[in-house]
Amino acid sequence: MASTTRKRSASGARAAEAGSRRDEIMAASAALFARKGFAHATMRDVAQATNILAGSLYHHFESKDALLLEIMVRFNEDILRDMHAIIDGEDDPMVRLTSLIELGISYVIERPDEARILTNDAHYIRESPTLAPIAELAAKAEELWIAQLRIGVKAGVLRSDLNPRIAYSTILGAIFSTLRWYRPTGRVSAKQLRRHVTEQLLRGITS
Amino acid sequence: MASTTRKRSASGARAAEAGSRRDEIMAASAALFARKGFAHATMRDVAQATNILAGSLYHHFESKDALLLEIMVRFNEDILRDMHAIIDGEDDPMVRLTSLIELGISYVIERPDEARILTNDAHYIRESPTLAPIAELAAKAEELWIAQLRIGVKAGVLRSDLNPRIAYSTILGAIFSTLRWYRPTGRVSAKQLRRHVTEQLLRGITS
DNA sequence: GTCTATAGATTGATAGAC
DNA sequence: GTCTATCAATCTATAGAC
Repeated sequence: MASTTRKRSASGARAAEAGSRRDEIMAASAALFARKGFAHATMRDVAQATNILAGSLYHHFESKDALLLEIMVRFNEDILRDMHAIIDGEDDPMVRLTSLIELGISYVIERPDEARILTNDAHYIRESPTLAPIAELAAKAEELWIAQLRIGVKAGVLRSDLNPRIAYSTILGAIFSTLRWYRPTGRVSAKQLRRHVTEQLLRGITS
Repeated sequence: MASTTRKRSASGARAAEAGSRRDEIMAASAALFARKGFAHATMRDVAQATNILAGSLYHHFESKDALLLEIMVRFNEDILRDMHAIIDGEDDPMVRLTSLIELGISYVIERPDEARILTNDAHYIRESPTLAPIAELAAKAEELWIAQLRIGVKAGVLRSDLNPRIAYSTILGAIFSTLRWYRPTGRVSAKQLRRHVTEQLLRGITS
């Protein structure tokens, strides 16, 4: 499941207090970046949502890009940490893959803003040198995924003709696609969605 | 396969000549919108790529939005036409679904610029009243898809517990996901990609 | 830590000459 | 049909008062 653990500066309580306003700004801007797209959401929008004025934002974040960077690094680090926990705590290749799929769906359901930014503004993130750390973390997650798919093929639980690269792409595409329509308040429950998508994806790759 | 048929104005040869410059502008801007994102691609970029000056663009298109609108309406109309051809020309539900999946992959391979715009700027397109016709055409395609999935379930060729809405979303998500990495000049051929993705998606939904 | 005020740059779009 | 010139709006980011 998506963890809500927060990074805390090492400098103690004082930094934790200062971090509270930062968290507020990050949450508000994540929601705005997700809804309007990064380019169309302005710093004035972010300021209004945080009940301060635009200029004051620059006391907390160096730039609009820096704000995006911190939001997305945190998101990707959380995912990577949870992925490692799954891989380290489980030996069976099939159980691992199932858990990885369910983890992805959980993140999309529980942290839809950040997931939406990642897909909608992937091209901007990829081409900005400032935002390179985000792409690097995403690349690490991709490596982990592909390694697990290779293991599954070798172990014989996945189809022998499976191309791990293609399979990874379609699996992630399928998981993130739910962002376009899924609403937690709608007819389909989170549990139903997770079960259905997991089942469909597993059937597609198993031998 | 993705058709390359062009719409021609009813007013004959003169309009066809006039359309040539328009096509040039549309092709150049589609490439730019896809690469930089609609918001970050400027009319000056488009002008430079067409070898004219920015002001001259407005003799051919009323606004930047109007340019995007015409590109994406043409794209979605082409898809809808090909979808109808498949459904009208084939009775077997399984063959229909297979052809629809292959059609989607072909469009993504052959017209990646427009496909990229559709996914990357979906949120902007959806929220702009001017661009509503694009969303309407996409909604029609979705209806066609879901209807075919329902038919497949009723005919018994698809799993009885399949949720057509969820299945549609994951299938389209998987198809469009290849946009992020697939290059026609790379190791994976278009034919291989189409075969692999089709196989994986069909296994996921069949009974 | 927030506000006021504004610099500096960029953008979509227009008007009129050619 | 294209160019020149430019307007008006909007945005990120900064400087200094409080």
